[in-house]
Amino acid sequence: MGEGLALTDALVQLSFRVQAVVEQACAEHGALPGQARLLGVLEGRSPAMTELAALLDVERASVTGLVDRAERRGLVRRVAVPGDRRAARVELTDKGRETEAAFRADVARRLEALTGGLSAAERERFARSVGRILAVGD
Amino acid sequence: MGEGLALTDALVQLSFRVQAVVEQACAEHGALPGQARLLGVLEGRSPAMTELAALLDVERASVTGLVDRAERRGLVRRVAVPGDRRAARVELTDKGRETEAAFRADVARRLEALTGGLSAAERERFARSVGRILAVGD
DNA sequence: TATTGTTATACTCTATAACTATA
DNA sequence: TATAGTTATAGAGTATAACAATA
Repeated sequence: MGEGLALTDALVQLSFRVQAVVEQACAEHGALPGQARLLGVLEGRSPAMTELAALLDVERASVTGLVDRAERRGLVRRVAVPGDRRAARVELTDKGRETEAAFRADVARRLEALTGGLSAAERERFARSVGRILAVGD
Repeated sequence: MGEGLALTDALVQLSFRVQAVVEQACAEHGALPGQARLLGVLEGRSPAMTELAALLDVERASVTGLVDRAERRGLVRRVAVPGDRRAARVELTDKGRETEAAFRADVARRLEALTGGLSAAERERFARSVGRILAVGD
C-alpha cells in the first residue's frame, strides 16, 4: 500500500513535469498549450467541428473560439464541406503544419533530455509499462 | 531513434491521461484543477502569498485571485503575520483539509485502477524509473 | 424535427503594469 | 528605496443555454 501510494504520487509528479516541458516548448515557439494541442490533433486529419470537439473532449461551443484564435494566427483554416452547407472542416495551413512539426521536435528533444539517464533496457521496459497503462481505458 | 520517439510520445500521452484522471476527480468533488492544486500545495504548509506564488510557479498577482476564489468557497483563509503588517499567510480550513484528503484519495484510487494491470515487480521497476526521470532537474 | 455551428454569457486562470501600505 | 500584496486590464480556455441555417 505504501508502495502503491508512492507509484500514484510518482505518476502525478511525472505528469506535471511533462506538462511543464510542453509549456516550455510552447513558450519557445510563441504558442499556447491549447493551440499546440489543437495543431497536434489536426496533424494528418481534417475533422468537422463536432468531430474535433470529440477529439479534444470539449464542447462544440469551446471549439469555435479555439479555432477562431488559431485561424487568426494563420495556423488553421475552415473549409466548406460540399454537400452539407452547415458543416465546416478544419485543416492545418502550411504555417500550422510547420509550427506543429517544430513544436513536436522540440518537445521530443526536451523529453529525451529527461529520460537520458535511463539505460536502453530500462527505457524499453519503461515504454512497455506506459503502453500497458495507456491500454487500460481502450 | 524510433524507440526514442515512441518513448516521448508515450510520456506525453501518459501525462494527458493522468491529467484527465485529476480532472475527473475534480469534477467528482465539485472542485477545479487550479483549486485542487492550491489545496495540495497548502497541505502541511502555511506560506505567505509571495512564497505561495513560487511554490505554484505563477505570478503573485495570479495568486491573489486563486486564493480569493478558494477563500470564497471556504477552503482556505488568510492569516495576519505578526511583525509584518504587509504580509499574509494562507492556510487550509478544516473544510479545505477534508476536501484535499478526499480528492487525493480519489486520484489515488483512479490511478491504482490505471496501474492495476502491472505486476508487483513491474510496478516497482516503473516507480523507480519515474523517480530517476524526476531526479533530472533537481 | 434533428443536426451543425455560432453567439451570448459567465467563470477560472494566467500575465503585465501600476498602485497602496508597510518596511 | 524596497518589499508584500492588491487592483486594473487583457487574453486564453472552458461550460451552458439559446439561436440561425440547413438537413
